[in-house]
Amino acid sequence: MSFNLLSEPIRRYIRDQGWDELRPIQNAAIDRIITSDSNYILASRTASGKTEAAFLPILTKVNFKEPGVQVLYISPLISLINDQFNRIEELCKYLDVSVTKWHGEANRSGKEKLIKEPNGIVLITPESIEAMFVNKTHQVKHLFGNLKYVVVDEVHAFIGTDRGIQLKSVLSRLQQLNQDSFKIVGLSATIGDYSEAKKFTGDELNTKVLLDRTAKEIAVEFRYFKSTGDALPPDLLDDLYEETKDNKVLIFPNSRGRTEEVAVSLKKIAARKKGHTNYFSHHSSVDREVREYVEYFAKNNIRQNFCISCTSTLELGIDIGSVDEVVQIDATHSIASLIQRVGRSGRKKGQTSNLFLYATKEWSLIQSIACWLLYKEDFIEPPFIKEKSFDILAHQILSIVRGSSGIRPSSLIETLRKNTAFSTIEIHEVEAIITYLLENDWLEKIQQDLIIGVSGEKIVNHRDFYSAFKTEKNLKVINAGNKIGEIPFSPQIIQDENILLAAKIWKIKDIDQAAGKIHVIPANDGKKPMFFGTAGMTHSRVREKMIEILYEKESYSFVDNPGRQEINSMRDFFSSFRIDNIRIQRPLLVADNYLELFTFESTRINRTLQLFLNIAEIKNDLKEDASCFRLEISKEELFTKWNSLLSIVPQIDNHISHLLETWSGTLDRSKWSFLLPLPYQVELLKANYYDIASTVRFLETVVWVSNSVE
DNA sequence: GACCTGCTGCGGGCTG
Repeated sequence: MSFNLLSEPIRRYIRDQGWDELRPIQNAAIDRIITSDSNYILASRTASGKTEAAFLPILTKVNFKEPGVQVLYISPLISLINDQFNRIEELCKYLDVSVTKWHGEANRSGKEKLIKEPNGIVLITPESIEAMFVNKTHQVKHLFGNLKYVVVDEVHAFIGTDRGIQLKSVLSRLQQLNQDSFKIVGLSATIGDYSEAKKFTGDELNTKVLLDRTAKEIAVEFRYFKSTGDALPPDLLDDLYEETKDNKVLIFPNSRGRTEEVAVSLKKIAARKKGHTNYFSHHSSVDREVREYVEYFAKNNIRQNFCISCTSTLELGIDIGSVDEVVQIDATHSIASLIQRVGRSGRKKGQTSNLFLYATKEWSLIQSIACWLLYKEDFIEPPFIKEKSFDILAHQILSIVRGSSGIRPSSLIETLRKNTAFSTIEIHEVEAIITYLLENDWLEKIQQDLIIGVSGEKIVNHRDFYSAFKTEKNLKVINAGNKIGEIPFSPQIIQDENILLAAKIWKIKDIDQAAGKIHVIPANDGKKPMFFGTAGMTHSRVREKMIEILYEKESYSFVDNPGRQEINSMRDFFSSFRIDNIRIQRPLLVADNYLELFTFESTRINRTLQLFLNIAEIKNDLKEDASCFRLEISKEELFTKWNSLLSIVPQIDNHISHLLETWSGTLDRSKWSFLLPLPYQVELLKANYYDIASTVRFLETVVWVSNSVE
């Protein structure tokens, strides 16, 4: 019995909580963590008690009498740290172990006290660890040189991201400070592939996955309201209102602008029909305090119903209490994201989750169904892995050099060689990057030692140095001295124009560009705000499922009549292409003066194909939602040129270099890639932005089937 | 035609 393995104070805690039993993941974790010295990844759905699954055994096992911080908890969000602090502190009261929050918004006195006497548990963000390595280099060892366990929350949010590589590197640097290596316990949602999660600990062979697959019953309903313009159809909003008015609901409309449109529209309908008034919007551009109020309301108002229109801000583990219903408007870009969102409803034991899916465009309807069917087949797209993160390596070089008071090149290279985040990068590549950093004065050599160069000082001494991701510059929106949120500067931002923000309508009264502020007053009618973002990435398997749907006869009982009619008419259209092998055949629409190529391939393949077409000077227009290229050439011309596209491949580096040197503004470059020599920037783009190998395979195997009578 | 995330150290002013 795992309960009996726990120390007496922990058992008392469990009894006081009134839990009649431990969850499966908790039982498994308690047994394994207490009786072995492996690293673990605990994977199960939201609200299945993962935090306790890690902390109950760790608190039993670790001797907190030793000097130094014993347990480090790392989270991607400050709000999650604040949430977890209360739970962990409550638990630690039974043990006389102190818990310290350490993040950018945590108070200074707590940090100072910890430096004086490092002990207990610290809750921290990856960026704060980075900042500590840079600014408190000599205290890091004193604080974190005797760690026993590191708990990483929401591991799935780090995997496959630059931020994740940075965390991996920082964990490896911490490991190098510890005489006896600490163990890592990662907490994760259920994901498509655990091998990368295991690599996260830096010791894949000694990392085990404890997986709780118990899924919730999900009641799903698809509704189709075809939208003709930019705004959501009024009958969709009426339907959505009726469906949500007597429940606690989260609505995910996919973009910040649309989030505001939904919140304000529903609020207006509610006012007309005398319904409740608890309509909110929650996304990154809504002021933090306003968002905290919304979270507080959702968590603490047991009686009142509410409706929060939100983006992925409410996808991660922040506790917002019980939700009855989740609404998704148009397709999610990934199945992983769909699962996270659905998981927010029916959190209480025994409750089913309710999902409503509204589609407004035909391709979005097909993609939504594809995601749902793949979810039912237990498919979750594997994370996209970056093989060699040269950019994060360059950043970490600056961080390590900054944290030293001069370091020998050989010793720097040795440190990096031991860093598990960069194990795929060769020594000569590390040397080439160091040389480039020296050439640009980001590093400097004084006698034998490397130090930060004159240009490097500007980068390293800036607040923005600690993170791996870029952020946009925004204007603060202020009403009567209160900050409501932030929006980017756009043509829409002019005096007397009305905008939506934080589920309210505002009139712009004054724009102070220099101070970066807009003053607003309440108004009655307005437009949704404009935000800028980069397009999402759809996985090949989703596109494959979409073509499957179009070439089969299945009628989906979970889709309403208008939706089924739309599917039928799309199937009619695609039946004019005689396709009998959807693995390799693709529809080619031949019209009088243009062609349409339906690739049904991933975003990265389409992007690469577009690059090839551009290089071959074939004018093209890509409609990514339909995965369709429109070309203004004849079929004969296309077939003549098609094979020559492959001959571009050997020259691709030159073409991409050229792009980087000329209209590089349009390419999605990472924050720190500017620290790299050009060929390394090309490598990064080839590996992360494009997908050359899969595109070559596609070019070689695709058989175009046209609709023309021949 | 997406979405999200974090941050030092110092000095000045204010509050209790």
